[in-house]
Amino acid sequence: MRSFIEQARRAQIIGAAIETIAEHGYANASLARIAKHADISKGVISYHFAGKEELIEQVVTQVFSAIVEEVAPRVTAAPGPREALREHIIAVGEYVLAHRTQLMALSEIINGARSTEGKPLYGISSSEDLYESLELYFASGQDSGVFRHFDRRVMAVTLQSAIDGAFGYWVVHPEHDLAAHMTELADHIDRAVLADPA
Amino acid sequence: MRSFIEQARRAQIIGAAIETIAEHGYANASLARIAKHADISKGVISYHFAGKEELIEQVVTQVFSAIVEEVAPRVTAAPGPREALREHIIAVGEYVLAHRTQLMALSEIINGARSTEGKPLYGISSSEDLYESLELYFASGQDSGVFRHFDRRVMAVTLQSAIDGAFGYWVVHPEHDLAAHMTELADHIDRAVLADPA
Amino acid sequence: MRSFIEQARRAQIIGAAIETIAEHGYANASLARIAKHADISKGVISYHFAGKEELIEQVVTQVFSAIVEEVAPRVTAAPGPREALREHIIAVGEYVLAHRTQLMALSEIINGARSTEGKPLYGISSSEDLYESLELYFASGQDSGVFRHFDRRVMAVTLQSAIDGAFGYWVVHPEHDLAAHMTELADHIDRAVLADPA
Amino acid sequence: MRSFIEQARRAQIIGAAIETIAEHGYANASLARIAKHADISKGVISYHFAGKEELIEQVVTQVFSAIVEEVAPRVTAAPGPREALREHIIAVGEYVLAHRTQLMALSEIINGARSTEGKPLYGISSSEDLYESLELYFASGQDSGVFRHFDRRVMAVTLQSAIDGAFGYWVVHPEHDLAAHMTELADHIDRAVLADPA
DNA sequence: GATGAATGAGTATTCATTCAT
DNA sequence: GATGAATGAATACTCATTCAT
Repeated sequence: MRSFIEQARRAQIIGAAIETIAEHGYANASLARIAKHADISKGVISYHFAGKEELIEQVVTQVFSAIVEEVAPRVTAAPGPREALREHIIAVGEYVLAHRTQLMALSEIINGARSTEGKPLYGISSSEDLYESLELYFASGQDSGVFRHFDRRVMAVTLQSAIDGAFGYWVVHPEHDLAAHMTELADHIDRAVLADPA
Repeated sequence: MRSFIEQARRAQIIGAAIETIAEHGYANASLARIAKHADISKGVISYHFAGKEELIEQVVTQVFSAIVEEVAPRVTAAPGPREALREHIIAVGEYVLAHRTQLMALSEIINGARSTEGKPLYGISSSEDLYESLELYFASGQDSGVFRHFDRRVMAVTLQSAIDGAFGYWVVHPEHDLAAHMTELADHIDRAVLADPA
Repeated sequence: MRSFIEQARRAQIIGAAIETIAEHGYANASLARIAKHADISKGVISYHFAGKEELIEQVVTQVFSAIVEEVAPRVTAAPGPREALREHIIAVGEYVLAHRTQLMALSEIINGARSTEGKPLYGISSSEDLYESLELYFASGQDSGVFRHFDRRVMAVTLQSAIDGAFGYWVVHPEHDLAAHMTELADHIDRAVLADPA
Repeated sequence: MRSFIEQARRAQIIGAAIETIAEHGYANASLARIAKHADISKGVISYHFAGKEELIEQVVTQVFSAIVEEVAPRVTAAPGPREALREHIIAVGEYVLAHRTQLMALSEIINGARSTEGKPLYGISSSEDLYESLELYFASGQDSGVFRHFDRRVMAVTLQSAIDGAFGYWVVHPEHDLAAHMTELADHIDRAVLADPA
């Protein structure tokens, strides 16, 4: 059981890590820079986290679960798979809009963090859960005849990539209307999954 | 004018860089490791390239132009925008299948290489050309009434992301049938862009 | 605010730098050599100083201000410009005799330290203050009629060069009587500046 | 016996070395840079000179003997030691004015070139000849009673330093009137050496 | 005679981690 | 709990020299 002050320190450090990574990129986010940003000594990080790996892992889990926490209930509340799919896209878009820094950090980590042998630590391999949950909507829609037949994994990868890509584009072009982009994307996916009219 | 042996060495080093980056990731691809992989002294790289930046730049341009060289003619040969779009997706998929290592290296560089201030060197911002060329198909199809009206930039970003995502998924899951994936993706896009029947 | 131990380490490193530079010359005084001389790890220097530049800068300011601190009061105490001039030469000579290593290091730095483009970092251009202070004596002596009319900048450059030269000769020929040299030099300068008898 | 073409090549390389050293400083004058400046391959230098040391040595000898060649006859032609001394100063000044680059290179080498152990290669220790020749004038003047009694070595060091200092100042301040400076310096030295009137 | 290629030791600097206080 | 200090390996890059062609 962690003490309260311990938890507060960890939260503070995680927050500083997020901001530092978002601003300078994963490769340039040394512990020294994160510590400086948090206005604490370098040693504090080592004291509260087993190593850099654990800190990064905490950042990922925290950001990731925050998204799920917000998006999941909205999707669940949708009346059917078609609406759920649309809601998923829109909800993620809104979350991203409101938490740019966190998502930038997450994105940085996902394609920057590597094991000592060079393998991605949080890459696509760790998105299995995500794909599976998307596939549930697809299956449900296909079973009820609303969606046409298609490979669910391919669609899941396509959708997830398109969402990531929208975010990535918006980060580089902040004037881009992300909400409208997501609405358009929802339309495209809708057309791609919908069963042909009899 | 570069001597023949000079060109050969540069090609060898570029090849070694591609393999090293693909295997160990961009961040772990130090000049020392690349040199070791090529079984040459570290200094040779410095001798033939102005710096790491130039080497990476050469890798990017080489891989990138090789793709364009193969894909472009096939797309151009398509009878109409709808076929061109499908051909683009299929052709890229086939190229990627045949040149996994090169594309992995390219992907690594694109989301790993940063300027000293942490900004991506070859990121989305440099994909503008790519987006614009995709938009040309879309515009052509829309003008002829084959494609429905949609935001061309959003569709370009979506398609490109979906292609990248397919590749990324296949890298992690080499048993995944990439060719089939691309065919499916082509179908999805086809449905997303096609004009509604009168 | 620097901690005590921090100050001590910095002083130790500065001391090691002075000795290393004096012994091996500026060009051969790498951080590695300085660290070895101080019997510490290379990283310690980087930890306590922003870079080599800052270390060298500290050496220069420290040695330089130590000289001024000792020489200035003695000169100020002189009854007139003629005596002040003599006292300046004698006092510098005595200081140099007692701090050979430090002065050798200073001299090494002054004509060894270069910017990346090759321009001296602490060269003659930064001696402006020194020349101006010498010119004040000359002006004072000329105004009171003790000194004859001469170009004050030329005399300042000449005097400073002669002092530097005496030091340089003594470094190479340690058996040379530097004190006597300085007394002679004071006589020469005295003759050079004195007004002709009526 | 060196062939004509061999001599020409050596002269070309020496010239390039002089210009490179004068422009970029001794420390930044790598063989690569010198070769580039001469528009020849790096290997050529190694072919014609045993090593960097020999090249530098040749530069020093060449520049140095060129000065002596010009100055010596003018001094020898002077009617007496007093005039010879003045002529020495003026002649050196004029030579320096007309051969700035060569002298800058010489100066760079004198206080930049070091043996592997860090000892100066062309420093004061190698000026013994120069001092001795100056001392001859002084002795001659003292013997004839024109000059007062003073330590000849101290005076030689002083004069030589003052000349070097004038040059160094002029390099940094090219608008400085070097000729006038030398005339003033000649006056100062004259006063310093002259016997007191009976 | 001349060249371009290659080497290996050397440069300053950065960094995650460890540890005594 | 927290800190500043220290480490040692790793980074890209430079350079004088050697050598086969």
